[in-house]
Amino acid sequence: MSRIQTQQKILDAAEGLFAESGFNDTSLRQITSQAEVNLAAVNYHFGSKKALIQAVLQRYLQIVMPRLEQQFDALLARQQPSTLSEVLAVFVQPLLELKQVKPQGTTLFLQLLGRGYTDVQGHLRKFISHHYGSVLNKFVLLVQQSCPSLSNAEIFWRLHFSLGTVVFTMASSEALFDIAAADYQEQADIASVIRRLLPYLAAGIAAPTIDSKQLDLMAQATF
Amino acid sequence: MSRIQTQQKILDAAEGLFAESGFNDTSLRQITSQAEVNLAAVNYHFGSKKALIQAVLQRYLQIVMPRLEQQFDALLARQQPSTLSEVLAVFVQPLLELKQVKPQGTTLFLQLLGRGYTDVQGHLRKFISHHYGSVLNKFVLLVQQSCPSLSNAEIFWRLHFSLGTVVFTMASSEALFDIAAADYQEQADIASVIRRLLPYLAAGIAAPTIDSKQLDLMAQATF
DNA sequence: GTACATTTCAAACAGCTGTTTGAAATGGGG
DNA sequence: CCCCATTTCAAACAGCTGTTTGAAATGTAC
Repeated sequence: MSRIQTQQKILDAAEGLFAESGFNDTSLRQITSQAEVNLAAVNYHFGSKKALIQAVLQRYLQIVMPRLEQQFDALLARQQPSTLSEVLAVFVQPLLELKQVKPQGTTLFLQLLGRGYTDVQGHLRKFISHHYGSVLNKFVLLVQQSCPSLSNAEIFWRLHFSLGTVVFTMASSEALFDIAAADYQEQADIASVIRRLLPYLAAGIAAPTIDSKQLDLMAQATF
Repeated sequence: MSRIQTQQKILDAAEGLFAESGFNDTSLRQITSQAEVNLAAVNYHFGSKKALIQAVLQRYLQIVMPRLEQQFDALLARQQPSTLSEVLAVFVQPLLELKQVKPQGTTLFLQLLGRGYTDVQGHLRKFISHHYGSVLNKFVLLVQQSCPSLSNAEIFWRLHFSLGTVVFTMASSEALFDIAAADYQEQADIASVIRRLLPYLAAGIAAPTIDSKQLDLMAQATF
């Protein structure tokens, strides 16, 4: 069997299992048996499980990231600063284009991203910021320009809050879809979740800052 | 050695290791060797690792949850509906009171909560909603009253978005503290993060809803 | 068709996991 | 002091993990 066929069979099986059960809870034996290849094939073709995880994500990252970067560049080239909603909306198209690669592409990628940030601490974080740090910096710059009243530290925290929202939602998206469908009779696909996410994130990031005295009063108001 | 001494030594060692490395990546041998007790002690006193995890969380939940419930009840007893900020601010006091139990109590509990939702899928989620579902329902009711313009489905999604923010932030709080201290020279303790979180969450949950046509236009604006 | 490189395969490896066992030690009450 | 329940302990258990090995099979170029 040709090299690339085996590699692809492994990648296809791995991404599905990883998205569903996480990286830690998916064994190489599950992957290789579903891919119908020998157990040793993973180490032969990818070197290690860690490298396989990165390869699974790279398939999507190398498509999404250049598209994102060109969108960021377009906004940065403008004369007047963009609004925060515009900056966030830039993610929609590149993400939904992953459906052309594979029908479930968008969902898989976002679930994998979620797993990557929650499962193994740090490991994937470093991989992404090392390979695509410059792209992410452009995004942060755009956010800073769109919210000139916020300090850099405030933006740092709020972007990580937002990362948490996205990552957690995507990692548990399957369970949330089920609950939403059962309790609220709504069609829940990845596109509709993204639609719900953007206003939430935009409002959170651009929220008015509250000084601590005001907050302490609020916290004690109910006593 | 008396029963309760051994149990407490195990719980103390376990909560620290769990908070730092997560439930899956902390072995019983690490716990028992740090607690200076025999390996079999965990299974003897708690039955299983799963039960130990629940016991670790129960120590804090049984303190926080009744306090939260009485705060919720106080708000529900009012004549006029509370504001969303008031409802969220109610969490501050009960959480910070955990510092009296143990200096690091608040941080530990929130980190454990974060780990619980990200590590093992579902398992802890069910445990909490089974034991404290009625308390959480009161919270959801308060949010609904404070945001009458939002549909229940919208509130469902936005509360889960918020859960993601909290859980993710707390699970990776140690790393975030380090970055914030290094890059922005700011004292980052758990109380200051909570202070930063509340305005973000309040704004996100109460964000104006956007109809999908409007959003599609935004997404295509940069082409 | 022979020679060489690539790929597959079954098997074993070393290491870790949570749990169980049965004997030894310790505890407190009669 | 003895009895009995509780607790500790070292050891082994069965099962899983990622990785390595060396031989067999396959592919490819001459």
